[in-house]
Amino acid sequence: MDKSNNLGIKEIAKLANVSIGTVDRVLHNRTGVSAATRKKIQHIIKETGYTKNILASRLKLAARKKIKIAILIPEIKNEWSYWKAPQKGIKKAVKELKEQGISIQFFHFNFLHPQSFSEKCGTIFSEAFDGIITVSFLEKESNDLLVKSIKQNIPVVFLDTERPLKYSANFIRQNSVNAGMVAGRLLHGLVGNDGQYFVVNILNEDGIQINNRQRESGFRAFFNKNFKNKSIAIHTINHPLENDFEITEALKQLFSNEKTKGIFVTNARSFLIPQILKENNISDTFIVGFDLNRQNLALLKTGQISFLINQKPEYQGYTAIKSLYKFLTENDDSELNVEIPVEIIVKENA
Amino acid sequence: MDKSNNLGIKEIAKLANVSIGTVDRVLHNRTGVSAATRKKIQHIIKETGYTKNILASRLKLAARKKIKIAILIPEIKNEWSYWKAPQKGIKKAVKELKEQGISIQFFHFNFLHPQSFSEKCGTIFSEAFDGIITVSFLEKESNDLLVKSIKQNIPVVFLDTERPLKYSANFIRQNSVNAGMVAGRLLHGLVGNDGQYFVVNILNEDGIQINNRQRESGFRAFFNKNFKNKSIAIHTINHPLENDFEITEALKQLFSNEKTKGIFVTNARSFLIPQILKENNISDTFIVGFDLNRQNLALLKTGQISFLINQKPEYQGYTAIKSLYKFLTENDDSELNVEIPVEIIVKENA
DNA sequence: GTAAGTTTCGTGTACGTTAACGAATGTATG
DNA sequence: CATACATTCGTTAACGTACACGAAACTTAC
Repeated sequence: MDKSNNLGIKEIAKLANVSIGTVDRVLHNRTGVSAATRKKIQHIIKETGYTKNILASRLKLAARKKIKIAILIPEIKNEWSYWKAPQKGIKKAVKELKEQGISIQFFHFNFLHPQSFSEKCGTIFSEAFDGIITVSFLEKESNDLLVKSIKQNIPVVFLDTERPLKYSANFIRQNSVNAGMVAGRLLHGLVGNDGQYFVVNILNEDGIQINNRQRESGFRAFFNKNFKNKSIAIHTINHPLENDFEITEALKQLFSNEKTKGIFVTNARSFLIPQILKENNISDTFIVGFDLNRQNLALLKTGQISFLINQKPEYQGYTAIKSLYKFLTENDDSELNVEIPVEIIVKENA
Repeated sequence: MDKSNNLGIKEIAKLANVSIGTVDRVLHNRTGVSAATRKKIQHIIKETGYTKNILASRLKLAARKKIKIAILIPEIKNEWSYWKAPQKGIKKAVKELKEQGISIQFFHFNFLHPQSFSEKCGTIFSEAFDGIITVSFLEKESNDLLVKSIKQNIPVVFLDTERPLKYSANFIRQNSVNAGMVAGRLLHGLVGNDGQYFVVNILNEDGIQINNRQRESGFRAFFNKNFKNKSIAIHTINHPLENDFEITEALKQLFSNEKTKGIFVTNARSFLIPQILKENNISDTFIVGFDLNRQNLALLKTGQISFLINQKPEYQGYTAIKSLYKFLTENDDSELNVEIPVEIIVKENA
């Protein structure tokens, strides 16, 4: 149990009266060692608390075989795409690990064409990657990928959002239900019990996603748990991005009273709301949204958005690579499953 | 400029028609190389964008000479001391870097006896440490340390709080003025323009510290900047920890009106306030404080504290070691100066 | 022109791990 | 008992860097 002086394979060999080659065979579970010596060496390894020197190990292995990681994420349609951020974090991590023998390859799929996901999967599995980073937006396809990866013993990390799958899987994600609850807390602080609340799902062509649903459910859960007896009204508005914001008569009535209004936008499009409110002469509103994109941040600065919740997408990508690498080199899976804290951003700490 | 294939010292040597020994001499600025070949090799190094393989470099050097880092922080008086957290982060980082050749030694000083800081400094400088992690609470002593460290060319990182010093220095800290502004934003959201605000400095034996002052000034700056014309009242209360909370007649009057009250506690002792409020029958209050200690978190859960601001002390310690190591091994100082974001904690994301 | 000194450079070994290669021993088969 | 074959193990050469050692070339002084 003496971990203070870090001894090497050489010392282990000496203690066991064998050569380093034999110790190495035991460490890597290779054949060619008698049961007796194997046991003896295993015992000594445990006793001494030996752990391999990663520097030396990687130095040796990096030249022989690079670790190949495939990244399958949604298409990046423009410079401001959300997926630029994880990509950036991934590239940063790879840069740090470059000389330690790692290489990556990006694959992209289209939300609207699930088969594009499956196709890329096929390519990935046919090319002997050592690890996969992807997302779980498409349920069936994610399950297919997971099953294949388990069969082929290839570790997978899902980014962004957690969804229940057939088998347990690794997620690096923010808890969206929790994020919704935080949003509830923040809005309620500003709006109070006498106000009116709106959950706005601004949908683009991809339709409503699992994280939108989870965020709304968390938001509602917050009020249900803490203010059940106050019967606070929460209205959901599903707004397709293509159309103009259609204020129905019913909605107009809701908006036209004197109550303070709290608006929770379940995705990154909260920056669309202030303009709409202005056009319709709706005042006394507070907005909570997601993600630190340029437009959102601008409105945070002006006070038109009160709070933003950050998912740290860049950090998610960075962590995914680092933790996969750690697992593949040290067999340490402790960081494959990470819950990103719900980071609250106001004007002053943006 | 070709950075894609990471080539080694061997390839550089071949390109320059010299041996690896000569390249090595150039890389380490050692003597024994003619000006002409030195220039030629330097040119090729620049051309190819060669960077040393840190794995191999550290593997070679770790055996020869460990990197020794001294940590000089306040005494840790009990299990719940704030300084346990940075210590924990430091130990975590050291564990990760252990086999790469690093060793640390903790030193502790007493706020009340500045000479205890100086004395430990003397010891540290006499023992040839490669780097120092400390804090800048004591102005004169911090300057003395900084001057010595510059003379002896030993890198120093200050944790927790930034203070202006004679020379520029490395800080891993939260911007306390900014944190105060965030607190202002949060409290104002809850209390509004018609409320009353209190800045409470709960002082222990160490007296008021620089970060308390900075936090208060940030808090006041927030109101001054955003609501100057509203003439919002902000009262400061300096409360020595030893005494009971003494509610003077003047204070009693301030507290006894019907206005909503916002209380900003400038350090980790916000957990003392709810009890005092209760004893004095003061209601309709909101509290914002600092640090995720056990007591604060318990009151956050019950709603008696609305927001806590986290300084991520463990992360500060972790980062300090990692960045010092990076500087000492790769000569990369880009991470020696870190601003810890002002992390906002509510019940739901604690 | 030779000895001594100086500058410039190549060679070799080590860091700890990995894995190929082959030597030694053991076992089976005729 | 000899040969073939399998099992068990030790030896050795890398990975890329760091640095000591000494060889070669060149300079200076007599």
